[in-house]
Amino acid sequence: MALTRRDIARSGLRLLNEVGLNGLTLRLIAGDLGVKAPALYWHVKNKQELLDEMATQMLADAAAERVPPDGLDAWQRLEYQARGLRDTLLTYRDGAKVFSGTFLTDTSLVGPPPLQERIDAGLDPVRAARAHFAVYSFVIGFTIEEQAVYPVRGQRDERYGAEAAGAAVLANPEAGFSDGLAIVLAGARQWLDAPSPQVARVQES
Amino acid sequence: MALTRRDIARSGLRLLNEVGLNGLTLRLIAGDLGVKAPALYWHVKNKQELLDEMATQMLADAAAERVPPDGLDAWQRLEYQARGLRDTLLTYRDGAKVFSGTFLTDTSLVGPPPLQERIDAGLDPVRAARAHFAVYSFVIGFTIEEQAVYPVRGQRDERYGAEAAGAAVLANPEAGFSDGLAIVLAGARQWLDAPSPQVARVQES
DNA sequence: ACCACTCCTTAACGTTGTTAAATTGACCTG
DNA sequence: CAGGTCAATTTAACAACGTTAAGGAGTGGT
Repeated sequence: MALTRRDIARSGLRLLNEVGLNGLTLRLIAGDLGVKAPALYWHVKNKQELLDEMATQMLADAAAERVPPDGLDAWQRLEYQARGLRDTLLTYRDGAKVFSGTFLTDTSLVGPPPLQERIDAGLDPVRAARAHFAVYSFVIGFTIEEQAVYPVRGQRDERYGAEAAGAAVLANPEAGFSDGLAIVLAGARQWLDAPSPQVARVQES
Repeated sequence: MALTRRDIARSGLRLLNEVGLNGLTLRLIAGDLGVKAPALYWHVKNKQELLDEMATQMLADAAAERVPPDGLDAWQRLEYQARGLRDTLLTYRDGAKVFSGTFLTDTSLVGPPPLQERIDAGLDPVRAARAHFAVYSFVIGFTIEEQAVYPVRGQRDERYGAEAAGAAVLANPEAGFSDGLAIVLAGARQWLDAPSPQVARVQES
């Protein structure tokens, strides 16, 4: 039974939780699949492509089992999607780091933009995309910092002291994320309704 | 003349722009300093500690030459600081990635929180920290994605197609960042004034 | 003259990503 | 049934990496 890219990606994701991104080697994955390392190169061009595939697989798994409930409006779906993304990233050790460094191999997985109906109603698509991307950026950034402090959920990294920048927030990541998300969503809602930016431009270049 | 940690970090930062994070090896840095690789281990415990030092140095340099102008209110200083952080990260290839993966060795560099005066006026410090961290997370997340597309400023990565998630936004990163920042800042301002979150909690765990 | 300490070199180790070439096995064709 | 084609994997090897151990050069103090 021949190997597939997905088999390799899935093995990589499972091992990621055991050894972390630094410990994830091709020989380890190959061994897990009962095969020698160079065999992987038949299915994958190099390690980066494997990581891309892992990121894609990660998103695909999450999207499959996390269908948004019916009856949500655009903003609720956006919030649901943002929380789902964080949950997905937190499922794997270094998940956010793996995800942020990769090019998705299948973009159909992100699903239809939650603001689609508002675009149909006349909203500028570029504007909608920027609001969407702001939420997305926040989730990525927050989760990367979160996973730097908690490599696996609930276990604090020993190196991280109480003096660091985000310490006060990451002492309670759930609340910090909820509040941050509320901020970004409130801002997006307000910004999409207002014709021009609300905040003075202080700096130019 | 003996080497210092800062010398090494500075050499690392300069070389980072030439070879990127993947190409940055200890032997390369050592050679740049006219020294052999193991010499670095006298000043630095391991490579991760070097990267931490680089991130700290990066922030220190930026803070030194980017003092906020007088007469700004809290929100303007927050915006100024956010733009400055992105500019700093964009100064170095893979700057955001280096920065996000490290523990700062000197936290005095981030400076006093821009919302300090509002805290003095009675604002809950945890609330202020969360708003601040939301902005910070957005900047980190945005810039990481931005640098995945533009490894060096203005040069687009060839692998990145037009179909990907943030393509529409990152076609014009400056505008995308400005709008995203406006969104987060508007949301933070509104959220800090309102006693409770404005957006319905859709999901629990 | 000796010691102690700082800073760096030489040599080496195990591991990593990756490539080249040989090998197996299955399936199709004559 | 013999031969060939092609997919999938192994064996062997490479250069490069982070890191460690041991030793040597220089400086200063006593």
